[in-house]
Amino acid sequence: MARKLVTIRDVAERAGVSMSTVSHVLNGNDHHVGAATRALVQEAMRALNYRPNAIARSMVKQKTATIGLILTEVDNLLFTPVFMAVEEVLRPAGYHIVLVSAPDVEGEMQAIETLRSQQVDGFIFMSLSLCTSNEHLVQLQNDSVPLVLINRCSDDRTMNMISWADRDAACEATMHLIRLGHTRLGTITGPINSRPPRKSAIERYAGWRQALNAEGLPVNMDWVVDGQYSYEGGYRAVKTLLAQEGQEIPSALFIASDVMAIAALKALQEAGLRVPQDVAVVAMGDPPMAAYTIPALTTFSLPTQEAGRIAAHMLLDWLQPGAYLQAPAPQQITLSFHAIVRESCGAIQYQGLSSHLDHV
Amino acid sequence: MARKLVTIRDVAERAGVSMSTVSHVLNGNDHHVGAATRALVQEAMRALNYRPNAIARSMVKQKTATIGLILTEVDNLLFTPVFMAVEEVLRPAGYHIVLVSAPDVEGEMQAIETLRSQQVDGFIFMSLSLCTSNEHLVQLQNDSVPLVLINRCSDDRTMNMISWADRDAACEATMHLIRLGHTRLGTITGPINSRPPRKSAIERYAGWRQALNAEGLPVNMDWVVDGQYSYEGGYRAVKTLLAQEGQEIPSALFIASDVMAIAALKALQEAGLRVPQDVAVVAMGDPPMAAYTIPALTTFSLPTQEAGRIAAHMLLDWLQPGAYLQAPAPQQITLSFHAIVRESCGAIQYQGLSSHLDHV
DNA sequence: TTGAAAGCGCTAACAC
DNA sequence: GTGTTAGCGCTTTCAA
Repeated sequence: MARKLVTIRDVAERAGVSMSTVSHVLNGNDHHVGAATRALVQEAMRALNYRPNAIARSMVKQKTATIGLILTEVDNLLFTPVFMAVEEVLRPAGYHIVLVSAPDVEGEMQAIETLRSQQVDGFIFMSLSLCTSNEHLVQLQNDSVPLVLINRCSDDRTMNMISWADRDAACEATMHLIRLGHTRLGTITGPINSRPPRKSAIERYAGWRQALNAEGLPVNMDWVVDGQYSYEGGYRAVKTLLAQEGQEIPSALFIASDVMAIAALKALQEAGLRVPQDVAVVAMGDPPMAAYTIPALTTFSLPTQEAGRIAAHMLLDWLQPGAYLQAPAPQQITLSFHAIVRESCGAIQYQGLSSHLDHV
Repeated sequence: MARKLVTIRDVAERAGVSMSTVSHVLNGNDHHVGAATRALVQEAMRALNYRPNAIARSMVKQKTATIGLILTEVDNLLFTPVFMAVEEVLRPAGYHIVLVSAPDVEGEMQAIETLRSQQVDGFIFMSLSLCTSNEHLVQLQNDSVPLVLINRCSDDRTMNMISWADRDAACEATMHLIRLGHTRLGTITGPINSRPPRKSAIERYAGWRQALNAEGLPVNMDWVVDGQYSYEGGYRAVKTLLAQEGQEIPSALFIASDVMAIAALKALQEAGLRVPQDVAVVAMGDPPMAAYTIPALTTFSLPTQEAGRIAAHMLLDWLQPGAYLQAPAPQQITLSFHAIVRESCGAIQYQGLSSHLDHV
């Protein structure tokens, strides 16, 4: 930073008052200082171009007005809306956000360590669905460090946790297909067999099965293909599906992510299959581009901004003066989904979805 | 943060040594401390679960190992790769990144002010093409605060600046169309008339014109439509283009951003126009999904990760011990483009693009 | 209403 | 090699 810092002492000297007086006007302890002196001090601050040193203040106040946001992948369409929502809540409250990406537990532990060193006031962990050990988080919690988890695998009811209703959404998405008359259902899943496992991938797959079971429809494992949550994977998954010999192909596909769905649309088109006439497609997640794919994606979206907003508010509550020793009771919140009906499943022909149906 | 901090003094007491000895082992000044004492100290640190307080250290060292990344929109496909590249360079060097979004000059000034208060060691400003006053940045520079600008409007050769070759790329993209035999050329621009103006939008438009001029092709202003760099805008722009009465439509479109191009593809398809047979499309920017649009986008991409990487390295150079008083000579770097030829312009029928042609 | 002084946790001369 | 001490810039009792 700049070489020679202007300090509170310089201001005090220039104004002919003591450091503590300057400190008082700085912190708006107006009742502690006369109007005349205050004007004097403010004048001096201006003249010297004084800028308070937040680090020094943090040192004595024992807080930094900074929170750490740790996530597995910046490179995920869910990240942006969550971050924006978090910032929108935290910044007006005077907090800064240190953003760290940590793809695995080791990285997370390291991030925790350095950020605690930096004395951040709290953490938000957003594992974009990676399902790993939480011991290091429990440790944090035990040290009574304010933290909230978004989309994390854990049944630990002692932590603040925000989840999405992945299974319900997937089930409902599949039901949407079934209500449309489809009986030959396939799915392109996220990485359901990876290590560490992906919570959302597993849940969405489970939701798909649940719908089939509920309707007494058979599960054809040849029609379950892992698309790895990636463009490339989604594309390949369709190719795989279509390459199976002597097989009927599914008439409808539940695709566990928007990204895979976009790529699947491409592969389907290349194979000369029309969507939705030959194959209907329903996806999950609703990035801005989903309205502009060909055909536009019908998708079940998860409220990302809301997750960010709630996480930030939970943290703020915890950070509230007075909440230091007595943390607010931990909450587990599961956010519901929205059905966004567009083109990729064909015209909607039934009633009953209204409760979750957005006006698009 | 946690209530009762374990300090260097506690460690010293427990180990039966002085604070400075602890400090020495902490900072790896190995030659200053005997092996036996070191072991003792380390043992004590472990036993007490000591964690050094980076804030206290910052205070005396006058640096925080934190840099501020300020950007106009998180919500832009260019952001992610830039951020990842910056982090990849900065984190191994021990730096943290405070991320702040500031859509306008006012927000930027505020961000600067609070981050300077927080004593960040340097700044990266990434205006995703917003072209505004730079006085507040000049001020920073004058206070000899390390900073580097990415994609900023300025001819000020006293600052570190990384730009993309927007005009060249646009010109070359248009030339691509012309070489393919097109003579009826239209363009969907970014917000070229907005206030504050968008540098990249203006440059890309200029590049398009430049190509037409060079080839002696007429500029038809009915075929220049502002798409605002948004999905919705790109979609509308095509509708506008096609709604013009008694007009031929362009046989090829240079679309100034990937986002607009994706939406344009949709609008074109809805109008029953085939791409590339009826209308060829070339875009700029290459997000992952560009390979999966229908048809896949031929696009001229700007090296985003490289920009981030270079920016981070420039900052690091400046932050190098010894560079404090004598800042390294400011550099202006313009990064070139890559042609990514896919489907939206039809088959490539000429030679000569090889210098910029990526192997896709 | 204002000031003096004790620290917040750590580093860096400088003694020993 | 190890210890003493004086700050880094600020807040905050406690006196005046």
